Amino acid sequence: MAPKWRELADTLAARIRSGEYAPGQQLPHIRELVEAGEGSKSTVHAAYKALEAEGLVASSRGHGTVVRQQTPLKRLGVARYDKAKWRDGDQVAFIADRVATGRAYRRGDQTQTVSLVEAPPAVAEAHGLPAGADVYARARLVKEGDQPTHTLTSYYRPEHVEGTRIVDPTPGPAGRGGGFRVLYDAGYEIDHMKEQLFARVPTSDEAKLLQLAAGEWVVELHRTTFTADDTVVEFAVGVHAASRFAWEYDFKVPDSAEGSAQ
Amino acid sequence: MAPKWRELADTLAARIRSGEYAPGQQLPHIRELVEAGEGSKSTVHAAYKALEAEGLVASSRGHGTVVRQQTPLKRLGVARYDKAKWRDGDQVAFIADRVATGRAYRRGDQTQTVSLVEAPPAVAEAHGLPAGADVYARARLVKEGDQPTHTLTSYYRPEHVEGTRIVDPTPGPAGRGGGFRVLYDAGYEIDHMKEQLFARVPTSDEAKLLQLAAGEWVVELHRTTFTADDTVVEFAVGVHAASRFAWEYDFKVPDSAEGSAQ
DNA sequence: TAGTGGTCTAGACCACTTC
DNA sequence: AAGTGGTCTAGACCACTAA
Repeated sequence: MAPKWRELADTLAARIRSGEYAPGQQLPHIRELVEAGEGSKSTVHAAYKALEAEGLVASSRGHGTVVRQQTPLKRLGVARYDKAKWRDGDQVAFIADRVATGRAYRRGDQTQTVSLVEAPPAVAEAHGLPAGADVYARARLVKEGDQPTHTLTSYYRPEHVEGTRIVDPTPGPAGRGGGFRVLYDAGYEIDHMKEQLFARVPTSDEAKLLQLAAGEWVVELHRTTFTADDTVVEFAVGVHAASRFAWEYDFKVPDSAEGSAQ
Repeated sequence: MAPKWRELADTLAARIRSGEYAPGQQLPHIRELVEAGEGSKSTVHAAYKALEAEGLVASSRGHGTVVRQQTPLKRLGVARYDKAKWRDGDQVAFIADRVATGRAYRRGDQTQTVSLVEAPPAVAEAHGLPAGADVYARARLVKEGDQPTHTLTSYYRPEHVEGTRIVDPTPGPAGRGGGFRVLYDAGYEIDHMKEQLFARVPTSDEAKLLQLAAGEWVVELHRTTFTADDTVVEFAVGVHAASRFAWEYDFKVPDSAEGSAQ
């Protein structure tokens, strides 16, 4: 026998999934369900909290509890890094991605700060630097309108970027073509990448910054960018609201018995 | 001012992270903290529930609340599909991966059931079949010892696998070399793959099956496997406990202005 | 000011484990 | 039987929003 709050949450969840409660619609107020005999206020509240943790509803004081719209997953494929976009055109990779997915870009959708910091361990390792070496950190918070979608912090070796637009702390993408274009102009053409992904519980700062739903996880992405001679020119850490993104990769099945392959 | 239960949870979390409460160690009993003036039973319980949702502790009736061991992330790279492993040797891809990561494989670490089912929409789409067409589904639950790690369900077109060991409903890997070897022997050598990943809230069935911590998310992996002539020979869906895995991909930066690239 | 969700208490009782 | 975490209640009070 499931607890009472679990049963109540399940029946409400079923009604939401069936469309009986549509996205944006108000759920019954807690006190209404109490009077309807669904349990005490704490019990009904526990059910609502569970629904919130499951991402189905959003509650706020004074307003009430409404069914959340399920924003479609944003699909991220490697095509978002296409050289043609940032080398030949004047788009920034992530803006090109917006265009492809039919979303508008507005000024202010990206904020950034640039600073010289001591490399955290993962950064030092990726760049092959000793612990504590100085690197430039370019931290962005990317939004779509009012909704923050992810943070992205790029780390560069000073000798690669000093004197370039990357180090210019103006908000917005790093000028025409973005960071990859700046590296290209400086003689570092990016060639291949490694991406690592894992999910984790957000810190409370991240939960606020990304406006995460209660209980929502984040996906952390580590991107290492190499030139053709295997020099690491950028190591970036992204933190994404887990419910808003999907990643896609294509690759050949490796065959270590053959000559090389990638 | 954060709520009392949040403050209590934060101080306990800090003590756990600092090592003051070591993995495996018991946290103070709820009633002890009540007597110590940390609040009522409900308040302390709310704090413990938050710690559980954050993956730091595990509670069970009769036992108490203990600090969870943080099992290291299992890293999944494309090398786990190396042809040399399943074609030339007699290993199964995932067992080879265990060896590489120093974990033992025991019989019973994988159970499977095979059945002919109507293709769910995503499966039909991946295989290019009409909705509702029949496909073979091979569902596995993979464990490491007592701990389930993920489910993996492969879908095959009947004409590719009928009469092979894949359709033989014996528990354990599909004979010597596993599913890819069987396809290889049947004349379908796998060549390239597409993997899609996204995170979501588990169903209650999945939470039980994978023994997920309260509030833990899952990562769903969709793998489409192609032969060299782009025939889809396998579409697989994996459901992984989000806290236990990391994925890694290497790729060339695409250049649509060039001849081809992958 | 009225109405919403959120917190907190004190205590009863339940479910499960261990002795 | 004793001790653990989990559920539930009734009610007081707080924090926030809107009119």
